Amino acid sequence: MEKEYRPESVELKWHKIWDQNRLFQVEEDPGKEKYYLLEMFPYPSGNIHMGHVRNYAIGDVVARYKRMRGFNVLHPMGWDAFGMPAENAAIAHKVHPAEWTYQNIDTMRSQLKRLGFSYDWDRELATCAPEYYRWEQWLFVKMFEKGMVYRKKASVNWCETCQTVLANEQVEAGLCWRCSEVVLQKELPQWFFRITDYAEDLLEYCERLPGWPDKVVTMQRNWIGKSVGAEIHFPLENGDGHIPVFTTRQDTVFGATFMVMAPEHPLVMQLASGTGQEEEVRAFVERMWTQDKTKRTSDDYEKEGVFVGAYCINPFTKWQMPIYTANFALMEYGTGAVMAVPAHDQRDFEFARKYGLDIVVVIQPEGQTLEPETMTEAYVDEGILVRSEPFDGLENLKALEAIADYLEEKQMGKRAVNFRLRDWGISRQRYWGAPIPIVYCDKCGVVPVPENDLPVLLPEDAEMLEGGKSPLLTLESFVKTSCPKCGDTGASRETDTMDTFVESSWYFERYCSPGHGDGMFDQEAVGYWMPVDQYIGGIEHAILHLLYSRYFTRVLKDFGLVTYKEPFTRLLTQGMVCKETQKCPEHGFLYPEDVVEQGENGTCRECASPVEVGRIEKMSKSKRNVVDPNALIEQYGADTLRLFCLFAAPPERDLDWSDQGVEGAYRFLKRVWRLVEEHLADVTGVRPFDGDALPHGDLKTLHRKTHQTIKRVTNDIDARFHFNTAISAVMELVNTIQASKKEVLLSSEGAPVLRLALETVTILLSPIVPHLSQELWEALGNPESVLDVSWPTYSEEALAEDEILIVIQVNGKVRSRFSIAADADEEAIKAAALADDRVVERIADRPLRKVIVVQNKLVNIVV
RNA sequence: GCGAGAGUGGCGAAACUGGCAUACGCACUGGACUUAGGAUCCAGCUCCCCGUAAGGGAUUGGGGGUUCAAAUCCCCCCUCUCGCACCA
Repeated sequence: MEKEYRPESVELKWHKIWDQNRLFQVEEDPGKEKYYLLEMFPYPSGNIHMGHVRNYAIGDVVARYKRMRGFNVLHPMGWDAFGMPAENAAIAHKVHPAEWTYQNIDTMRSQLKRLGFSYDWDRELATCAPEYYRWEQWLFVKMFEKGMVYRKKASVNWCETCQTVLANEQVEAGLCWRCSEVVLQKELPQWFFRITDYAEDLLEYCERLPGWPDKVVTMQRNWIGKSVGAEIHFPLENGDGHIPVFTTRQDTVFGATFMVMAPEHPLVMQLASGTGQEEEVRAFVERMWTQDKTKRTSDDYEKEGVFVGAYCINPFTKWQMPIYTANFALMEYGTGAVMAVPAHDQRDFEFARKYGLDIVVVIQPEGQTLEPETMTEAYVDEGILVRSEPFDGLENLKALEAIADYLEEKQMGKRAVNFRLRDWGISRQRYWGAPIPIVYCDKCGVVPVPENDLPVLLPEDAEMLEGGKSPLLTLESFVKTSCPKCGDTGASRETDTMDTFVESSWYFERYCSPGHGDGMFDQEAVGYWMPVDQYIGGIEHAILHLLYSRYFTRVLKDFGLVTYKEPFTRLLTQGMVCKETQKCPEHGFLYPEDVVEQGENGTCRECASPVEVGRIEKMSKSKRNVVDPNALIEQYGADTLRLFCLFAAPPERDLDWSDQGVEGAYRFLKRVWRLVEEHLADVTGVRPFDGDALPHGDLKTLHRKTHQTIKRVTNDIDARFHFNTAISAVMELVNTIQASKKEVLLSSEGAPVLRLALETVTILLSPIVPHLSQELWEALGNPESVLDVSWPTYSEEALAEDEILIVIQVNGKVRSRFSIAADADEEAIKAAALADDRVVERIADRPLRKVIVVQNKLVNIVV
């Protein structure tokens, strides 16, 4: 063993040995309990960043720990390899996206290997490989046959910069989630997955995900957005059918005085034609169409609309209701038409006031009489129905039911449930994705590509076009094809590719049998490994990826391919890695090297303005506050980096980066190294303490600390995933060893206790800093890999204290403390407490009111 | 606006079921070893006040409550972060 800790040589040495012995490769073993640990796979963007390091360090601790607990652990890694950055880079650097992607994969794989993560690299996959995406195409065809996908011309979210359609989930506050450009609406034929068919089930199972953070479950529940209400039919005045309306407030239907339709509603122009309102309506609709949707739908935006020139009839009151089209009605929600009840809906109220429409109160709060003339806002709370014969006098909550019954009875409508969730639009007008396996034939129409013709290969000879327009559109060798049904040679291929979230919706199943050539996966392997026991990744995927994956799993179940509905039993969403930013008023965010003199007095190198520091933000290139893992690995080694990421904060919380903290982590590892190195000669050939009789005195204290540490670390890792406290527990043990007197440790009685303590430190740290632990383990003379050592256990006997420190409180304030034999009974403790000098002094001659004794902890004396 | 989470020393944080608040680390201060130290080791380190000292007082965003006992439970308020947001 070297005297100095030199991380690089230690780490590279063990990588080689682990690799040669194929220590991380696993197979199904029905005799062993499985544990599937999965971290969200990365997009191969170029280099591993600190967020990856944190994510995968957390995962690796759990994987290694579970393995030491005897589980058969599946811990795979792969690449979410399709996507737009590859294309954009390709355009910018004139390389093919495939080349760019595979190069990045090579770089990032070696970085992950350098960090010593225990992945079974034999299972590595990249979603851009035809042997991967062919099965996705296969499933698409199956779903097509079953009507689970459909094509529809739809108004879709369009990002001009990215030249593609975005799913609703990819629009954040009206901006593209990737480039933050304003999202426009565009009419295009699109492919959709019928995720809404599963809305109810996805929602219901939100209750059955106890291993998921509440936050994520709540977000999913809100996203699915179930509303229970009724659909009511409002007949058109001209007798030309009716307008269906969805409402959750059918109890207010007697107060519906007008109707509002979304500008996109197909009936709007139809109703307006020939009424004299046509021109005005057209102008309004067109203005809405081109208007930026965020603005139009933002909360503080003023409500506006126009009368379409037609009327419908309130089926309950028989009133004539003018029909308006207005900016606040949304085509995507409900039926795109709203019955407006101005007295009891704030939006309708504002609209009615603006356009002078009737306001009729139909719900009166108890002990109050609302008058439309004096109301300043809508009354939306509970009350009693009025002007609603035959429902007058009913509480409105009861009226909801009564009116729903009445609707169904009279066939004026029905009970209805509406979801906020939309079908998943998966068409992307980009090149670097899995082609949608569809052919369009003049005679046969839309024809799926037969199984035998799969995969539809993404052609590699495509030239990337400026502006990101898909080259597939004009690539004749791709587009021109023959119809699989009738053989007609004039057929053409679908040129859209699939949303990359489709690939990430089933990769975890593919890992179970990554080379499987006869289907999406080997069902037996999936039966053994799935579901994922622990999934770890960023909170940013709380809705998108996790909801899609839950949906996809249900589809697979309906095809009989899997037996479960929920793919991820437990979920851990780790926090972001953040760091202080430095900002110049002139030049914006600055790199640390562009700031003269760090800290409060920093100035900009360019313009010498004082630099604003202090805002801690998520590490990002644009904020110029990233820290490169590579540089740190080079300086301190992988173990230090891993240790810091785990020690600085509990996993679910954001981590504030601290260069000094990294230094501290390194210092600790050096101390551990030295500790073992210094005592190596003393414990060589000594067996770790396992005697029946416990050691005495100082040795007993150390021995107890060893067992306490095992208990704490085990609990922290296993039950709580609190690696930061696990590490501090080991630090305490190290401190205790160091503080123990040398002459005690080195007695013949002491050496085995010392050895046990040193080995315990080594083993407990091994999931966290595997290289260092492995090296120390070997130096201590243990031949086997630290990976396969069983996790240590503690004994209650060793934990037991001879004496217990009892705290004495007087009136709830700590006044004194004393030690007493651990087996002392309540009376003895009470007597000892009351006899304590300082207590006696405190109490003086005041009478005792009460004495509370908490066994093993404290005595509270109330006077 | 609705929903979720959080607020503890100079900083990251700990306190698991109500029972010694501030473990562990960072920064800082003093000392030792040293040609030197940015290496290492030892000691100190919540705040304020009174006191030479022993000791005492206050303190978990603010206010109130329950309790022998509250960072922890209940009520009101403030601040921050995240998600959704004209959802009929």
